[in-house]
Amino acid sequence: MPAITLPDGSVRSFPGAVTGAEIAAAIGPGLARAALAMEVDGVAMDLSREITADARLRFITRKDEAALELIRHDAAHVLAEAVQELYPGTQVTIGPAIENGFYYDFYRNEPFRPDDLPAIEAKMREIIARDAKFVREVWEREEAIEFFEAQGERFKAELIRDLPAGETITIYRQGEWLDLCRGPHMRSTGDIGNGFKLMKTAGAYWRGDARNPMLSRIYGTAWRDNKELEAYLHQLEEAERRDHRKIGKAMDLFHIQEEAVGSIFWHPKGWKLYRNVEAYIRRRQEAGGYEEVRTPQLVDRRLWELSGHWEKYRKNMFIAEVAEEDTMLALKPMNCPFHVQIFKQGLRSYRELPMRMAEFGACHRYEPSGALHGIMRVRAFTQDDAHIFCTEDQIAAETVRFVALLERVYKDFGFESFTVKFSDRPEIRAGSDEVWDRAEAALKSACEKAGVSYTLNPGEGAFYGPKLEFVLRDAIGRDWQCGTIQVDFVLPERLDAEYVTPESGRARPVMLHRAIIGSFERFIGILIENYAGRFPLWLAPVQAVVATIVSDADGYAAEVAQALSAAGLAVELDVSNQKIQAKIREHSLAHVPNIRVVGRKEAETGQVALRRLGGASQEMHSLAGAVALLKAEATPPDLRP
RNA sequence: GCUGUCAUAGCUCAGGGGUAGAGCACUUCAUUGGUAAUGAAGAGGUCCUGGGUUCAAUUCCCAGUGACAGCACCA
Repeated sequence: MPAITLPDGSVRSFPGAVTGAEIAAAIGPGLARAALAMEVDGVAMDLSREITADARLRFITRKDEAALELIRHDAAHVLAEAVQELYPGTQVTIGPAIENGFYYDFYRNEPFRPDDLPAIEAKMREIIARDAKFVREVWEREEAIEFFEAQGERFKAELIRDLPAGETITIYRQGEWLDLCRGPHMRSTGDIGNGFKLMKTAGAYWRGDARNPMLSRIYGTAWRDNKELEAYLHQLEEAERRDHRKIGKAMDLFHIQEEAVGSIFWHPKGWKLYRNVEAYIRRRQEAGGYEEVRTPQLVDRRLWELSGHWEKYRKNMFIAEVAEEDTMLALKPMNCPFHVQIFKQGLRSYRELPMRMAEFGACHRYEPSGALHGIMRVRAFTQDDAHIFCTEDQIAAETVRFVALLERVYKDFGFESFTVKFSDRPEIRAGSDEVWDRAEAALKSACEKAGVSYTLNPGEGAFYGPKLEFVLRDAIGRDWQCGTIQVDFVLPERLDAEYVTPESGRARPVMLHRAIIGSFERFIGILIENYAGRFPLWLAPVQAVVATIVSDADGYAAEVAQALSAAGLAVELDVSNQKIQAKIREHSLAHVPNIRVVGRKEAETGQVALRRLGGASQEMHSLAGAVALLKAEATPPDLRP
């Protein structure tokens, strides 16, 4: 006698085992038509599943956000069926729902190419039109393995073999086709609807491991209806327009060329933007008790051997040799060992701790070619690096202090939201388990004190210690680690850093590796996308253009530009022989935040007209007023009164 | 690094076995026009690099390099 509690609190009792479909039908024909699946005590299930005991039940309809995952998962199954119908002999592997859509990985000799997608998509629509029911079956393990092996599906057979003993093995049929699957699914292929589209092909390693064979992956996007699909496709186009590589070119900020792969040529405007960011960070850090240092680029391998990098990181390091000498130098991939060298000069006292040592450190890392991405992932970059030498007792307070600084900075740059990941001990690591226990515990308690909530990123810590990662999202939806703080008990030991304790003994400092924006290159890339090139005034590389209407005003325009420039603003003067419409258009397209228009009238009255980017109207100011206004608006957030 | 796609003017791109085009940008001339494109003329290319096929290759084939997408990587 199962009693079913519905979301509105009402309870319905049934004489015996009852399926979701039957319950929906009992409630009403409308619901029976709309219900795609159900949640029983919070677990999503097929409508055809029987409920035998009391349960809380919620139906999932198309209106429900939860329908998206079902549609995407079902679409993946239909994709696999379509592919096997069109390309017999292709082996299936796995095909999950993902953010915005789904994919399926196939194994075949010839990988799929973009040209293959239209035919596959057409076949999918055919299968959906067939509206075949999804039928769930429970199979015996051996039976399932034998079946898939007989079909030549060795990947599926492997998957089943690796399922934990005792796990129920379920198969879902749709018409003639079937797949190993945990479910749940909707009622039939027709429930998928038309709001989907195959997007791209790609290679992907079997089980995500580069030592395994490469599979051919097909990505699709799927939504509840065509309108949602169109909206998503439109959003993708919009995101593409914000791409920092496009804007960087259009605004003449930087370029990269073949002879220096992974390194940036910063153009005047891009470098101005860079320096604006740098100056701001420098001021924030100085105010936050950091002292800035500068350390060498090229250092003898002996130091890297001591630090452990030579052993663990060598394949990512650029090496330099000189014919005259029998030495091998390496370009630094990071700054930490060098800061320890500074710490070690002289005898340090506990009184000096915490010592916060900052460097805008230029680092080189040989990143795999496929990893490079615009200015976001490069081989030569500059970190806003700092190392805090402190006692174990100071870890929590320093972490709290750092998180506060980071939040302040992100807010000033316009990022209201970011995610935090806690990465704990990796498989390959330095230091004993006891040391790791302490480091992880210290960082966790610091998170609590700082009120930081995080998701766990197991096994992703640095080899010397656990870390917090602060992640920002770019225009295309990719996540990038920017800020980080990492607890390190290992390097001070390896490089023999110590300080004098109050008892006149010697002790090892703990090192906190930390960065707020991570690297200037990556962070500026994200800034560009976040603002779509329309930077707030304090960051904008060109803050105003003075544009003339007639050449009679050239002299006065120069005076205006001079006055703005003297007030510290980045100003350009446009006295070119063009109509004012053309000038407005040109500078608007270049995202110049302010255009000061000067004609005969202004020259006579000593005024300036201001047209703001995106605005259609103008404001009139006196010259002194105009200077004061822009100067105030261009003040970086940390310098505002 | 792996799989796939791509590489033509400064930029965005079209084209095609007989050494090449558009728009924008650039230069010059005319124009002095009041808030998102004034007009005209001109200049600009080893069609990524190296090999092969061919009477002939920028075009077809192979390799390399680089870019892009995804995967792997990101201490």
